[in-house]
Amino acid sequence: MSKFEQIMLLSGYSRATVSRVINNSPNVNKETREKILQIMKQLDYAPNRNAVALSIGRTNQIGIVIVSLIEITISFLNHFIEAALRYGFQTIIYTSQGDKAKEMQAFEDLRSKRVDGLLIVTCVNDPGKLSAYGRYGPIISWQRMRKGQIPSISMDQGEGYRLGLEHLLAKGFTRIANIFGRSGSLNTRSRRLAYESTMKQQGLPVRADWYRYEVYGMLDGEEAWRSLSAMQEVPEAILCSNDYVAAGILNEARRQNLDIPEQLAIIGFDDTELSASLGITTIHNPIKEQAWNAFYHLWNQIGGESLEQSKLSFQLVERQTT
Amino acid sequence: MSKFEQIMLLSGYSRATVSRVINNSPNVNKETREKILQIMKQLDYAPNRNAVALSIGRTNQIGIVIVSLIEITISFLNHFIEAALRYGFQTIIYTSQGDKAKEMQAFEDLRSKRVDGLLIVTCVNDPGKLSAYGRYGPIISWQRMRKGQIPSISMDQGEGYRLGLEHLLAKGFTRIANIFGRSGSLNTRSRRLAYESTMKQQGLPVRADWYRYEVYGMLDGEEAWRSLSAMQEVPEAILCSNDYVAAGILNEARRQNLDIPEQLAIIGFDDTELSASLGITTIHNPIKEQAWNAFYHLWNQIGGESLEQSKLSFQLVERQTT
DNA sequence: TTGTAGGCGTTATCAT
DNA sequence: ATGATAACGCCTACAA
Repeated sequence: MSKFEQIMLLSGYSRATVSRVINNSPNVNKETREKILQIMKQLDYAPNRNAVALSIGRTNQIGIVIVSLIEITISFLNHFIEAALRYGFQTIIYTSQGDKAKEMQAFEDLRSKRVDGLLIVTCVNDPGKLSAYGRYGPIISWQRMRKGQIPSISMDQGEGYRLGLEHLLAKGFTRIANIFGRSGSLNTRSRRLAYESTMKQQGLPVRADWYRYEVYGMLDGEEAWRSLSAMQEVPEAILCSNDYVAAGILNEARRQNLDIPEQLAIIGFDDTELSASLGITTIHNPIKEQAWNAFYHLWNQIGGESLEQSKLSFQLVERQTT
Repeated sequence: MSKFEQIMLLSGYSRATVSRVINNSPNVNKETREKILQIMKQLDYAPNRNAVALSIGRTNQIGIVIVSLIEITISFLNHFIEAALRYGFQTIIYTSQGDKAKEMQAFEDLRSKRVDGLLIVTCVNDPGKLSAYGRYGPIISWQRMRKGQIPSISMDQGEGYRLGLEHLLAKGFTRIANIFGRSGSLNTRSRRLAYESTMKQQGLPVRADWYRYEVYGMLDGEEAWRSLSAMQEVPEAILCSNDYVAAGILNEARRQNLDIPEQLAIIGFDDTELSASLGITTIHNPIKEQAWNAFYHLWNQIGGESLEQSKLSFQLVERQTT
């Protein structure tokens, strides 16, 4: 016999009344409630979540789809998990390690009602295939998606990038190198586009020979600057794909005894703690707000409520490297 | 009507037979199975995990208790999640942000059968209080625990530390600084003990004035070396709490144009990718194996099977900083 | 304020 | 190989 039934028996009340007490329903006599609560405590009772989930048709669990936990996603994840928790949702991490089949497990779990919704941080399956799962529950993506598939809360990083570029130009730097991340990504494309269109518009030369791709971390950044500084013509300013890369470049430039920013101006991206402690000028990326917006998007569809998402924008944070 | 019942109706078979097909029971006529499978596909059927969980009394979900996702725990987490997945378990992340009440949610969820077991990575509640939850399901800790409470798969880092120290002594370095992490932790204590006992044993002076505490990341490491190198007497070798710290010290020392390792020998801890790419001598910490052992521990109690855990040990990895 | 009865979607134990 | 029936633990109209 389940503890629930023991409570019924011991208290002499019905299934419904016991349930009311468990769920803090106001329609219960004060003494009745106390008596039942007393017995619950005595029996060390805790509701079985599986039974609840089955009954109400919801698990209050959200899945996070991600290739693997890596540094640049941590901050976003922490914020998302906290947002979910605030509304009573737990988060299940689905790491695919790049395996398409493993990744599908998350979507199948949406179908099987293990999770009420899904957040895609990074995914390897074809978005076209995945979007079909939208019928089983809400899905939101942080990763930018080609339009018309899965909704995304990502922002066009080209806009942020342009802020950095204009800042450099205003300071009189015109010989500018660009350090990109993943070469085929939408973000890299819009960043490159922002650079090229702005330069052309100003009648300045576009230096494609100073492009570097697949640069992600601090060590990659150091390597990138070694390569650039060894060229015949050396850039006088650099726009980076993120703060880690900027930190690496700063390290390497300091090792070469360059004056920063006189001989080399550096701009990072994201405005992480790292850039703050190193004094790197960067573009503030509202990651926390994106995480909350992502949760709101899911919540609005799960709970039917309508929490308003905040309008987001990039912002230049000027420090000592420009 | 549930899809399950629709399948019963459309196929003309009973509840039991449909269930057998779903679970690949061998006791089903081949044609029967095909007919039912056909209908299942047609209805786009997927079993409801909540119903399954309620019925079998298990969720195949494991909770991870952690203060917050941070860099030094990522690798461990990725390995643990993968191990769990290999045995059909999903992982729920409980971040407490240092809040005791939030952390309790994980333990309450063990009680409520939302999770079948719990992994503690870092926790803020009193272990004595938490260990009472052991009756609701298996709990294992990565963080070292005072004995007699919650079982832990952690290793005594003092042993690894001693390896580094002996390596330095063998190379002729005797003026050695120690950079520690959390000042009250068990690991810090055993590291300090390893240093002090070995030095005394060799008749060498213990330099407590070269101790530094609460040093966790690369920037902390840079700061630590600035502080040490500004002293009247400067150490000629350093043992670090982790590879990030070692990398920071290396950076700062290079900035001061020191010859490494002639003027300053550096040893990291953990043997992360960072130490590999920077060529830092370090102590290999078998994190992956610890993660798998942690899962095995839980699995053995959940599944009743008995997977053997591997015996683990630290190992010195000599590179260019010693 | 309390109770009755049915439902949530499976698994599992017997029979047949 | 298949079926009938109960069990899993809770929620929720609806009725009283």
